[in-house]
Amino acid sequence: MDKTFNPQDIEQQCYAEWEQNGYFAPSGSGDPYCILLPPPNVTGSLHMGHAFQHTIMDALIRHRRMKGDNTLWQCGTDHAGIATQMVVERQLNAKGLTRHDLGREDFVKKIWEWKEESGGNITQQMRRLGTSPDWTREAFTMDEDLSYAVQEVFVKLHEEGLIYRGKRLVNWDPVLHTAVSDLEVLNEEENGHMWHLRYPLADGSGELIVATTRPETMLGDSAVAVHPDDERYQALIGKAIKLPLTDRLIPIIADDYVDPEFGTGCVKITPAHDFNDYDMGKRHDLPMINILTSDAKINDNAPAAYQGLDRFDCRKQLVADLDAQGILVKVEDHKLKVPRGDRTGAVIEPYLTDQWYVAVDSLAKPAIEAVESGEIKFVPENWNKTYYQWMHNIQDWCISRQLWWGHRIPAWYDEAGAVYVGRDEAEVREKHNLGADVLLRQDEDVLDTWFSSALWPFATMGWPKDTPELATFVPSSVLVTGFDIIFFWVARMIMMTKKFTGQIPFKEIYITGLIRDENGDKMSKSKGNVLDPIDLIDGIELETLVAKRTSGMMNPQDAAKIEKRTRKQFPEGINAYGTDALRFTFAAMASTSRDINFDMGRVEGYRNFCNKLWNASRFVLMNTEEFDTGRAGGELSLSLADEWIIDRFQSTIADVEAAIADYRFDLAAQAIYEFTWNQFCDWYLELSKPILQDENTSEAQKRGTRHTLINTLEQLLRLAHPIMPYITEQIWQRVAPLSDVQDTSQSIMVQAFVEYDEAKRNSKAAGDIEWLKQCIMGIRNIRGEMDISPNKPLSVLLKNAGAEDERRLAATQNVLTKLAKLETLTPLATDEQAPACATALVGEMELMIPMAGLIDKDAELARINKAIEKIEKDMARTSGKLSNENFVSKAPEAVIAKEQAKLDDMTMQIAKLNEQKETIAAL
RNA sequence: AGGACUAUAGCUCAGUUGGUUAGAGCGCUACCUUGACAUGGUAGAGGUCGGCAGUUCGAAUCUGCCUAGUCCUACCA
Repeated sequence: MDKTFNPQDIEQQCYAEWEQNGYFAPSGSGDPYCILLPPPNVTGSLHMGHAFQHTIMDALIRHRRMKGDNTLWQCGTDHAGIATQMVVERQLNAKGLTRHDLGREDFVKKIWEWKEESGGNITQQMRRLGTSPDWTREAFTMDEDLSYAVQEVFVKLHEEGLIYRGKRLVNWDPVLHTAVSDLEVLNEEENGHMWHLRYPLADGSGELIVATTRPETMLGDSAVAVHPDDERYQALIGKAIKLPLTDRLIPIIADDYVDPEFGTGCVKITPAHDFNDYDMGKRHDLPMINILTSDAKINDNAPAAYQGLDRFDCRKQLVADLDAQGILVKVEDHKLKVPRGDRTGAVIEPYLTDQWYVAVDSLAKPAIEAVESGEIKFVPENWNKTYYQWMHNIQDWCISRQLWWGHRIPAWYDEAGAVYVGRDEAEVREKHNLGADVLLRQDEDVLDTWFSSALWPFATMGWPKDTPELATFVPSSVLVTGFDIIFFWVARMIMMTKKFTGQIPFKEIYITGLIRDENGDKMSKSKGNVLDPIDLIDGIELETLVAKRTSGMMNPQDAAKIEKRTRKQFPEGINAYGTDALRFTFAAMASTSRDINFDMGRVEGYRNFCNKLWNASRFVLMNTEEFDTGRAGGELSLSLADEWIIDRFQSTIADVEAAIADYRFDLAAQAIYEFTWNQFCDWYLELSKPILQDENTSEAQKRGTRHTLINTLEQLLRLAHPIMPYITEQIWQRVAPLSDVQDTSQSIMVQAFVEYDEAKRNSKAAGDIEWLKQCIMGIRNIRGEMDISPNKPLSVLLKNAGAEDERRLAATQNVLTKLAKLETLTPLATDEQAPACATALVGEMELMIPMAGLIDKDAELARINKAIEKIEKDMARTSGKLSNENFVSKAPEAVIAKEQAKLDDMTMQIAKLNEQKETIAAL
């Protein structure tokens, strides 16, 4: 074995073997355990959030697989309508073409080509992470099966009247020329203006002042509204306004919606371009005057002067004209929320169009109940509040998109515009008795991507066919995802799965935190703080990293800033840490918090941990490979240390299992780390050396220790495997044949997980070794503080050893002498006067190191004083408690006894320390 | 406006139903190339648990208020 662990050497080959051997597929026996991968965008690439969540899912899957469950990790990708279409469109644009130059059919063909080419990118990256989904079942939302399910759902919902078509105001992205859902619109506060306009009464008897943040919409005004109880305007209700710049007369209406306290208490109403105004327009039966084209230019309904102008150019022109005519009263700076498309960043327009909707009320009800009843559980639990809040205010879902990439809506129109919904044209004709002479054309639009991903839990299992997978893996066990898609995806899956299978889609929803950069900022291309998980695995040169971060910027002027930042943060580039270190880092960060600041220092620390495990294994193998480990039988005589490490390991198993059951991978990782480094390496390996290296120990003792070494390591590897698959596999292949594992022909990943065994606990050994550790640490402390070389053998005297101390001493004298580097260890007779010594306390026993020639009087006095001070501080608190009448009378007996014991112990320690102090001071 | 969350060592974070001497990793200081490991070892320094008040015999932990920050939802023209 190499002296250091080199992850690059093994990972990819190891993965290929797993995949070839078919280990990822469900075993077909055991309890079903299923995780649905949130399908990433097919043309996307792996980011830190994916890597984090995929690590957790893989750890869960590997854990359950080893426990013997029938595990399925259902993977696949999403066609991501808007995002994917944009990518390919941008490529065309670069060649000076638009999608319209190609036409729909060729454009869609182009996207499929692009998907074939780059669609495997993210799944290849997932393989680098060591994830173990069943690739043979990999699904794509536009696959034939899934498309069939989409169609089926659409038709059935339509038959039930739950899908309908209607002309409504939608969020319109004028760049993409499509409607988008509420969730795809981001509302950010921006600096804008408030324009105050003078609207004259038609009869010339006066005027009203209205205010607006979007003055160009006045061209579509169809009323001015005031509050019905507003005394200022009572007389004006019902009168008409002469709308400036147009020749229209619009009424003054009364409506509760108007807040009389705000502004002038008069509101201009533009039903075709504002959601609130739209509702009011419906209530008052106002005309809906659309003044925009689909790319947000002014249309023919506006005065000729403005027709064809872009909305923002129009705004400038119109404000200037109003100003010139004295209609503009004033302009104020005003902060307002501007709706922007989450993909394009374009300002979204409320726009009147025909769209398809899902009526969600009846679907939402059972979906809410599924969480309320506890059938579905959020982890951490309080995310259910977020879920309820949205579900109780849910709006009908606009599912049509004016795109070319996606599932075409299965609806046909005849020449009269009548609409027919069916699985295909033939079915439509048959169902509605439409002869061949009736011309039908299919709806041009496609469905929202989330419509198909909402079917993921059952469509990937073969629905609408009745398959064994449906019966076995619905509901799935747990969904691991981020809070940002609770509405987009999680809620919709619950609604659809309930509706079409009658089942819940998953029993638990584990909501992970969001990975941020080291300063707590969201990682984004424009900030230039994005980390690529693959770069952490393979490492990356500084220049390559700079180039990667600064290429393809939306704002090229950010590049210099990003370059500077990158060079400062990674002057040497990024080291290759390997997959296991990265995965362990993710596991260690998976606590309950919402935001996770990614700290490179931790990756390095866990890389070191991998190396530690590697080297410990090297030591174990060096001492077992050429020797008898008891695999074939033979007498095993276990040392105290052997019994102790077995006990500690059992305790670690229990901790890890409890942590995984709670999705606390941070605690699981910590338990593994602590055991491996602080118990196994720091103590057990050291304790085993005297036994293995001493000629006087018997063969049975050596065999016992070798057996414990190799088997503890073997089990530790299985315990750690779900988090660190590669290094554990690599080491296990060499370790297992020396251990008690019988069938070592296969991978560690299909071995049984380690099981906690109460019978292996041993509190006596645990107590004895803790005592031994205290003795050693006491002596090391004196060495450290007194600057005595670790190499200098010491003669130590023992005072006040009780019967238990003597028993322990007899059992451990050999290792104690070796590990504390002692020359002699001599008990002091009760009446014997000790020389001046530096002393370490272990319980009531004193370990004394004679000072002559070694220890400076003042230094030892200072050390003692420090110890006394520390104890006295705590003692004051404890004795204060015990002298408090209230405490003694009200606290539980056990607590009082504990405090009393603490006080007794501290009193004893202080007495001994004072005694020492006096002896030394008297020198 | 409503809702949720966060505040613990220089940094990144643990701390289970109130009872510990408040922990870990990184970083820091001193010493150590000892035979698994310098991606290491040994010892050590470092915190009035954001602030104030309350409940309690006892609060990092429970309650209220305040401060700072983050996020979500809905928004007034």
